[in-house]
Amino acid sequence: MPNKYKEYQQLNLPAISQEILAKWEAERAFERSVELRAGATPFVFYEGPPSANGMPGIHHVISRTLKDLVCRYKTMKGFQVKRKGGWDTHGLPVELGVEKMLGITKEDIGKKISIAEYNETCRREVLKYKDKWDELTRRMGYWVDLKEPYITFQNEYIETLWWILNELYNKDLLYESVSIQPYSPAAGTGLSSHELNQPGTYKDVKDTSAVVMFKAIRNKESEFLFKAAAAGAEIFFMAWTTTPWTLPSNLGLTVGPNIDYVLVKTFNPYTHLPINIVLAKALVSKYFKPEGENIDPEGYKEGDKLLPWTVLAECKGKDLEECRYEQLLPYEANAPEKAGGDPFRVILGDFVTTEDGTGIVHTAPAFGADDFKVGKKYNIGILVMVDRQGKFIDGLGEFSNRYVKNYKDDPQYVDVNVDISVKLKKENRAFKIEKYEHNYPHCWRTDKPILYYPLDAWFIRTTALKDRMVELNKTINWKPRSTGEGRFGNWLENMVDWNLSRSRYWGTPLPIWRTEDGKEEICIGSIAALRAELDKSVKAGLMPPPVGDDVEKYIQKLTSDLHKPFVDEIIFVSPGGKPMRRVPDLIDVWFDSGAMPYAQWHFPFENIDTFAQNYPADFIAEGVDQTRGWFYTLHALAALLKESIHEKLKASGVPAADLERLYPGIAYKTVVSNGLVLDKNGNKMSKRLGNVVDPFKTIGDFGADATRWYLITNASPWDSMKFDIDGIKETQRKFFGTLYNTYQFFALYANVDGFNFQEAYVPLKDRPEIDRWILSSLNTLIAKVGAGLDDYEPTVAGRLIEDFVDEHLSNWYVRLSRRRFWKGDYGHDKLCAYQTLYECLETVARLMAPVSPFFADWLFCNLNSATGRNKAASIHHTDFPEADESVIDVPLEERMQLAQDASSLVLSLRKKVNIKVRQPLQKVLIPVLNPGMKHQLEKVEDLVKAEVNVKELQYLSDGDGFIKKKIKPNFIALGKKLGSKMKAVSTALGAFSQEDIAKLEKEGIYTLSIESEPLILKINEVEITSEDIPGWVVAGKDTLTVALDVTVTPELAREGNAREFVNRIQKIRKDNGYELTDRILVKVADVPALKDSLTQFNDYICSEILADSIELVAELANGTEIEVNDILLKVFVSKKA
RNA sequence: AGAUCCGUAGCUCAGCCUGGUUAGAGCACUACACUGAUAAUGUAGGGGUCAGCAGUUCAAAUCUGCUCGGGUCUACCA
Repeated sequence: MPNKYKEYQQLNLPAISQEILAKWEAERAFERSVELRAGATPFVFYEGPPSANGMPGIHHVISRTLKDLVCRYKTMKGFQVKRKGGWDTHGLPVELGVEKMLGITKEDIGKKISIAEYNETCRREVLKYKDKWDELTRRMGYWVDLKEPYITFQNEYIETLWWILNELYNKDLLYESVSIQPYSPAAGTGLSSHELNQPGTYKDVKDTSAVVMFKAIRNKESEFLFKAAAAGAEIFFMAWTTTPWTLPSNLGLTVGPNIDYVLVKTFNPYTHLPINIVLAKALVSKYFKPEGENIDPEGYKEGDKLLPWTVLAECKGKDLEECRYEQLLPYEANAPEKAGGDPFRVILGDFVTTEDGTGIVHTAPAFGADDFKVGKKYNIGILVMVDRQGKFIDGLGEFSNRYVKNYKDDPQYVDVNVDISVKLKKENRAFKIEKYEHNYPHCWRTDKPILYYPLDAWFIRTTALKDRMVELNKTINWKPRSTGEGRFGNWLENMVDWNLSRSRYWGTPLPIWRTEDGKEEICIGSIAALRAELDKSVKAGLMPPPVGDDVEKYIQKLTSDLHKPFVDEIIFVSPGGKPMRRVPDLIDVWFDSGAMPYAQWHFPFENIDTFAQNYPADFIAEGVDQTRGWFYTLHALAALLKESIHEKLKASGVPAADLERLYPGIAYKTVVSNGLVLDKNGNKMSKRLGNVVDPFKTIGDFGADATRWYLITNASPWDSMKFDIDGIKETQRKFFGTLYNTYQFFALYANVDGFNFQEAYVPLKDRPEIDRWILSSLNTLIAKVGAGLDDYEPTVAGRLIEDFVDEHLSNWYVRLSRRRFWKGDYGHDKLCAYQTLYECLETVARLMAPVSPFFADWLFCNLNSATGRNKAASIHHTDFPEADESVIDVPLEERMQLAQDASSLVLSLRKKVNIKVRQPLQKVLIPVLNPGMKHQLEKVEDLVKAEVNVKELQYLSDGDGFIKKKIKPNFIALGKKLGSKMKAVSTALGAFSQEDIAKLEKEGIYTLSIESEPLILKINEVEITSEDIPGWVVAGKDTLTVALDVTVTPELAREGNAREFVNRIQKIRKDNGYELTDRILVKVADVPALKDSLTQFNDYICSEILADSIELVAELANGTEIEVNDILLKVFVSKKA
């Protein structure tokens, strides 16, 4: 007894997922899929480590599907694809989660809870949802090695990070500097860029903005201004600020070197005193009305709305350089000598615009990054008049100790910015004070405005390698290309040094120790180096081991966890004999993940060969939000470390000649960045809106296959996708339903006939046209799907598979071949049909395996368990199909398309005249334009006739005089040649008579007269179609036109009745629940109107309904009443014993 | 503010790179068929100023520029 194909009641995708998952786990299918490729060329994939302290969402399903399908595809293509998993474990999200859980703030750490306890909690909490992640990984069918993942908090991992930092340090790429950073006075902490990018951080707020006047001092540089003004007049530089609290810290005024400025004579609108002010020419209209220009200033008096104004002089910004001005708000605390530079000068900066303000930028180096930079360049010094609580320091008169913003939620708070503005107004130093609405960053935790504040920080000098990074980026295959060239390329072009410092607790400590005076410093690059230094320090008596403790053990213990606070307890001794303590900073977590190519293998301390084989990655994929995150840090570190890597690899035996070629300084060769997943209305998913899709529920309801297929085929992965459950339902029904039906159909009949693919493979030439056609289409599909996946275009590939299954396989091949499966003996034709359909199903399963791994394996196993054709236990251990060019027959595919079109047209005609398909008709007329077309049609004639139920196909050619032809220009061919004459030719062709067309066809050329010039038209420069057959109802598509003979002769009507009768009996068979192979007995109550039909087509009817005979009886007592083309009759059907 | 992606039927998307004269598919809706795959299928119908404006061209959904709307990323904004 041969094995049967499994048959099912209905499609249950979640059940299939579960069944296959259990099989995979029992058979270690994933591990096997890697082992089976041992020795093969590796395809290197890097897993971007997720942070397991949050729940996975549906957006993780799409990026992981993308990763998984590429890895599965490459495995099937013969590569060995190891996928080492990983966990990102450090950083702010974890810390915040812990603080929330414990109900503490950052300030409590070290007080209410020890740092050791705190970090221990972080270590525990960070993998809080690991089980959920693992479950998602399993259930969605993401194959990744989670048995030996890299974990960023492990000592070995950190040791590699230290090695990297030390390499950078030694190459002078790691340095410390003061920089202006976002700082939250309310929270008392600096904010990372990550924090600043929390949703809702930037808010529109109304602040008091002030246009203030800095009084110019007459000197060599400003002489030209004073000369232009009246003798003894005061001249002011006008500057705008939305943060008046920074004015006491003002030390400079920055102008754009190429911006035009003017000196304007006018009045102060508040004090009404005559003034002369300097501002950008382009912004004059913002402060002055045109009708006020050059009117007599004598007439101006208090209360006048219209300010008179006159331009006295004009100059470029660079002409103002080095002008000096009086300090605006002088106090004890901000005395000029305290600035530590040469302040109160006009300086030049490229960042100045004339978009708003006055074109002159008030510059307080302490509170703006641009200010700091330009201030440093001109040595104007720095004044920090605000402390870290966000209040003015002592010595600022009436403003001393006042908060610059309401950080404490004080209901009595009086805005100091208003008071400053009022004071300036009174002192004739303000030109305009108003509320100004702008976008300003806020601390996402306290909801209070942040300020920019000078803080010490460590940087990586990425800008030193900028050119290299830009060049190398051009060698990376970005999907989509625009992200690499645009978003990422621009980011590289505008790169700034990487601020590594974080003042937190749970992260990788910066391995730099220094003496208190900062003169001696050491960077540690390994645990061995750490121990060596410790050893020295113990010997010097700086770190005495506890009494009775073994020194070796003591050192071992101290170095067993490189986190805070333990690492901070370590004190070194400097060469000068002084104690050295670690600098307090931790490093940016993005450094952790960017270093994963090295740290995951504990390079260079071990696994140098493994690393060498797994670097760089062939492929990585993450969400587009990682462009400036992981994609950047990977790229930056690869570029920075190029030489260090070469050194290590050279030392381990990699030939010098190969180094540049194999390790050009990139971390990945191809990167796919997928877009966001939005809800079905296009809104971002957020817990707040309650539109978050639970991936577990989705996969539970629809199975992983339909979910994955939908996510991949609905839109290109890099477009943001609108996630709609109805879309998954459609996928399930349309694609999986159709494919399942096709399998079910196959299994049904293959089981009846006992087809197990034991017979020899029937050569293609011996198979019928339709089989050769579907196999040709199949191979065309293989080629296109392979090309699509090679090009990282899974959406294109998936859609091609869908189209094939739906349009070609199910709705044409199977539909037209149905009879071949159930009719007649198990002979040659049946064998061909089974072999062909089997091959299609098996191949489709393999093509879809990367995207929908469960269903594909299920289909494969169902087929394979009956035939044993393949030794592999899983489809994921087989090879991806290769297209066989010799099977592809383009003319065959074309004529089948012709047949499909012709059938569709005939059916539409039948519809139009309301003649059902079951009623045979005599003939279809098809005008043929050339012998080739006729030839093609003849080969598919039988298919068309069967499909549309007509007796004959008649071809009409010119000679018959039936066809009416139509001509139009072939625009593509003629366009270049004719250019502007195109329209005239088009018109001329429109006026062609049938004779003209015939002449052109006969002679091959035709001479037109266009604008009195002769123009020779060749036959291939026009398109001739037949659009009409006079006297017939026709339908047409492209160059194909069909006409249908709709006459139902009595002969045809009898046949139609017979077919209708068969149909009714079949229905009864089915209602009675007979097996397909049961034979039956039929009795019919004699009806004159049908007698002829039943007699004439007796044989046909009997063979169709598996009856030995049809017995016509006069009376039928217990028959079933049926209706055949409006004729009522009674029949009795019984199973033959 | 800059960069980038997107805007085609009620909905989801093809087509655009490489311009060519009736702009396609699926879903949904309506009607009618078919049915020995049947919770499947076919045919037909309605539904589009291809976001808008301008330009290049004989010809623009397609190329260019600008504008508008939506998303994302980045940002030191005075």
